[in-house]
Amino acid sequence: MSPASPSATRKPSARDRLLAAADELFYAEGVHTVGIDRIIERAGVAKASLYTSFGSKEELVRAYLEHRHELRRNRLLAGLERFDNPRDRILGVFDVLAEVTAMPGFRGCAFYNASAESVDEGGAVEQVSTANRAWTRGLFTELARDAGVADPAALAAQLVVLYDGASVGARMDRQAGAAALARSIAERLLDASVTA
Amino acid sequence: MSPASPSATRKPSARDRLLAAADELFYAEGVHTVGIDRIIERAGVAKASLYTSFGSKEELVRAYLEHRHELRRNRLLAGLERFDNPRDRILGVFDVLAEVTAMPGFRGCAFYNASAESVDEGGAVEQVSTANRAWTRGLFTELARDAGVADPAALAAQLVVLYDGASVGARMDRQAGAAALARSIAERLLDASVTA
DNA sequence: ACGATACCAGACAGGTCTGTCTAGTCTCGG
DNA sequence: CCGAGACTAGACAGACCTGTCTGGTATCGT
Repeated sequence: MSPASPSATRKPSARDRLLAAADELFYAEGVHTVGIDRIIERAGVAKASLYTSFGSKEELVRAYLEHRHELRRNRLLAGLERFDNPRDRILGVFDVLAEVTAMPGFRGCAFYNASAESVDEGGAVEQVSTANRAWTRGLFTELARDAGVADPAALAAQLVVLYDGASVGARMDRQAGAAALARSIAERLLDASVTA
Repeated sequence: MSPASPSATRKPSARDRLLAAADELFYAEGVHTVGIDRIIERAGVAKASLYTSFGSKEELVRAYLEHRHELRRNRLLAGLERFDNPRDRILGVFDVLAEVTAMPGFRGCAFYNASAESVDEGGAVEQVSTANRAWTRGLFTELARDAGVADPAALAAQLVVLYDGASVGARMDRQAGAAALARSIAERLLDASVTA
């Protein structure tokens, strides 16, 4: 009844294989560079299946980014469960970022990368990217409120700057230290916010 | 003898018009999206002139990024002349960034954008981007040293995180406040560095 | 005046892109 | 056993891509 999760040990559906292939190739080489043919070849899927499943390349890109967003959300929330107080959870966001940026295939923020290639404003890429960024800002705001900060939204905006900077730095300088650096700055901001 | 600067009031050379057109189109729409035909059409130049001047599209992209780097360097150094002490010059970098990100056509960091589209490691894009980032880090290091900071390189690394974060935020959130935010954080880091 | 140089206009080759379409295969519920 | 739905394989159209090449024009230094 529920085709979303076959719960069987069989081969994944064409749609799932397509999404997995798109995830690897789009992230590693860019949305524009990777053509349909490469994706269906890696997925072992017919071209018609792609177009019946997603309708167009842009919709496949949207699905790819939504999948990335969900993965990121899950990884972040799971990583934050280790900590038992709000302050450590805020800093934990940067710990998770440090782990992610240190992974072998790391190539920066999927949303920013896709956005840099995207032409039209208001398209699928911008929509999902905006939602992703809003979620991050919301997470920081919530954590800041839990920590008893006077102005949670203001601190969240600062933390987003640090988060973005660490992500870019790790990508461009090919060196994962940026996240730890951002974490230490965040620590300082946190101390200033709670004492003030 | 010197074809680089005709110093005449005549029409700019084909090379210069090409570079100007590439600068506008590449930055506004992305390196991959914009084809050769669009560029030569806007420049009012024959295709052969492009290939005798630059040799390939990749070399045109390199020239575009080098041009951007020089522009950025000049704008930054000129903007910093307003200030007469090292501390204000450091913060002045963020003032200039605020001006740039508030400009109508701002679409993020040209080097990061090109890098997100670039496939091959070690190509022209990566070379110029690395040089550009090294220059920025060097500028911050030098300014921090002038300000009498104990560990100029460490402060510079932190400032780069803030700079990157502000640039990304201004691009993705379509709102220029990120630079001012980064500036205020930089101010706090500076105070901590000089008093320590 | 003349040759070199810079330049323009555009055809062309060979490849790749997205998206459509035909035709056949496999699997499974009833 | 049969019919529906999911799937595969691949040809095809039409557009666009980079890069080459031919041929003609204008401007310059000498």
